[in-house]
Amino acid sequence: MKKIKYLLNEKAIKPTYQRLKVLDYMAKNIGNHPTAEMIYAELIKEIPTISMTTVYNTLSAFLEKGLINGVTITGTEVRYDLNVESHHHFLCKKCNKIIDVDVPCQFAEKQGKLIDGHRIEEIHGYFKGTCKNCLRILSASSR
Amino acid sequence: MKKIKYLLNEKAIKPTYQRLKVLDYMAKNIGNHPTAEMIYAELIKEIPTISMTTVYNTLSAFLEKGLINGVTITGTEVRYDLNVESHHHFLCKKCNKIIDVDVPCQFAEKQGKLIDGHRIEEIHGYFKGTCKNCLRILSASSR
DNA sequence: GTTATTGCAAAATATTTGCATTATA
DNA sequence: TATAATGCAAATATTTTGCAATAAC
Repeated sequence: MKKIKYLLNEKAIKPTYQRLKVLDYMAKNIGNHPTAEMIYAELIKEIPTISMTTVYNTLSAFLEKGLINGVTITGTEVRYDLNVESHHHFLCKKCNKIIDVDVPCQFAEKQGKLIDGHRIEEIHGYFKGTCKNCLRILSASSR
Repeated sequence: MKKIKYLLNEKAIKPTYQRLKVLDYMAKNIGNHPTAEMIYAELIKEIPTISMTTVYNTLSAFLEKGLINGVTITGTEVRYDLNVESHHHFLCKKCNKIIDVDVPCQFAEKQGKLIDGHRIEEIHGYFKGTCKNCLRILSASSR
């Protein structure tokens, strides 16, 4: 929890109880890419008064300061990611999990530069398909 | 309009009046990446009885048959694209336009293969930033 | 004590569903 | 005529907003 507080101070975000808890959840579930709803559902167990508004306010503040990233793959919801280093994602169409994939980013050097005259500020790449685990379940049930 | 009908027949999609009009709109606005709402707003001028339901039904049918692609970048809406050849996109954070960018697709050869054990079915890449046109406006207003 | 944050209620936005009506082959 | 598509109304899902109560420094 010390480190959590430090992360907030570092980004000049006032460390309220709710913010600490949201960030703590993100840190403990790194690689999970939760939705606002998923964060809320978990935190309400510990903080019965927390609201969706606060979760959204908090995530917006974190996004603004670059503490987290918003991952938009599904088209109907934003998933959040504490890992802000540029990396690619995989969305499983079966189980809806988002998984980090370890492939090199081709366009990393374009950051801040122009492509076709447009100034590049963010570079995103993602795959969709069937994840390792769902493939295993599929092959087991077909046997 | 002949070509539009042919495209639907080819994909075994019954060519109703509404579907023809939606596809015609997509063809005439290629590169525009409209939302369902944008398509509806345009078509209602010509077809006063058309409904959002039909627009969504139609787009779903097109998506299913691989006639169009859904582009998910903004996180709160799906944009539609008649160009189904694998290509990358640029979203302007100022004007919200989506623009095709002409860069090579890095992972094209991974289509249908495995990465980290996950089966790759779709490969997506996109950039966010400020588009050529908005950059021009910005530099003009700062003078 | 002042200012920013929280959280409720309601609104806004995007999409989906149930179902009766209508159009298509 | 049988089947599939349309379109209205209502529901659902996600996110945002206004504002009074509360907490942080």
